[in-house]
Parts: sequence; C-alpha cells; structure tokens
Amino acid sequence: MSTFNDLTTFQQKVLKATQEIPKGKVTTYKLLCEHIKSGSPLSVGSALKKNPSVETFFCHRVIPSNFKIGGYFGKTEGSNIDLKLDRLKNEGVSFNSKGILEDKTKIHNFD
DNA sequence: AGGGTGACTGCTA
DNA sequence: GTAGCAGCCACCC
Repeated sequence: MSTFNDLTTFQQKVLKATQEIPKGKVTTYKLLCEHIKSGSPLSVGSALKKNPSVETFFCHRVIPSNFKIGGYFGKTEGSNIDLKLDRLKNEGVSFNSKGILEDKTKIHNFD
C-alpha cells in the first residue's frame, strides 16, 4: 500500500500535474513531461502506474501523443482501457472505433 | 551496484 | 496508413 507521501519527488510532480488538467480535456505524456521539466514520457507513464488514487489524480486524462488511448492500471490493453475510455467519455472526451481521440482540440497544453 | 523493463516518442522503411 | 528500431529517464529486481 503506497501513499502520496511515499512516492518520489518525480512521481508527485507528475500526479500533481494531472490535477491541473481541467475536466473535459486530456493531455499527452510528452506534454506532461515538458510541463514538469523532468523525466521522459516513459518515466511519466511509469509514474502514473504508481498512482495511489485514480479518484484524486486524473491519470485517465493522459494519453500518448499519437492520440490513441494508451494504457491504464499498469496495462497497455484489456478491460482497464475500456474503463479509461468510459471515464473520458463521461467527461465529454470521445474516441472513435479505432481508439483514436476524435476532437483533438480537447488536448490541454498547460498554457 | 548493475542490468532489464516500461501506461512513450520520433524517425525510417 | 502500419511496422520496426533506437533513444529516453526513472523504477524495480
């Protein structure tokens, strides 16, 4: 059982950054990496795996730069992806049948 | 301490 | 459009 305080500084930066993503918007691992000015997109993905609470940190609002769905709960495919899609759809972010983000204007750039 | 792994990205074919 | 390969930084044996 991990807590937020138990995580590394890098992890905490990533998780706090997800809270900056407004509802109905998403961002990419690369943009998030640039925003916190450390790590690499891969490291950001690894950080989200350690997410202590998906209800507190919106890790489902982070997708790869190719606008596909990416992964969730430590998996790159499977039913957990369906949960991620469902959460996003519930916030107004829709994906097409190929799992690609439909409205790319919903990408949050940390302006 | 050393090496492998990954919720990724970019370039090339 | 997809497939393969190299680079990437932090994490986990």
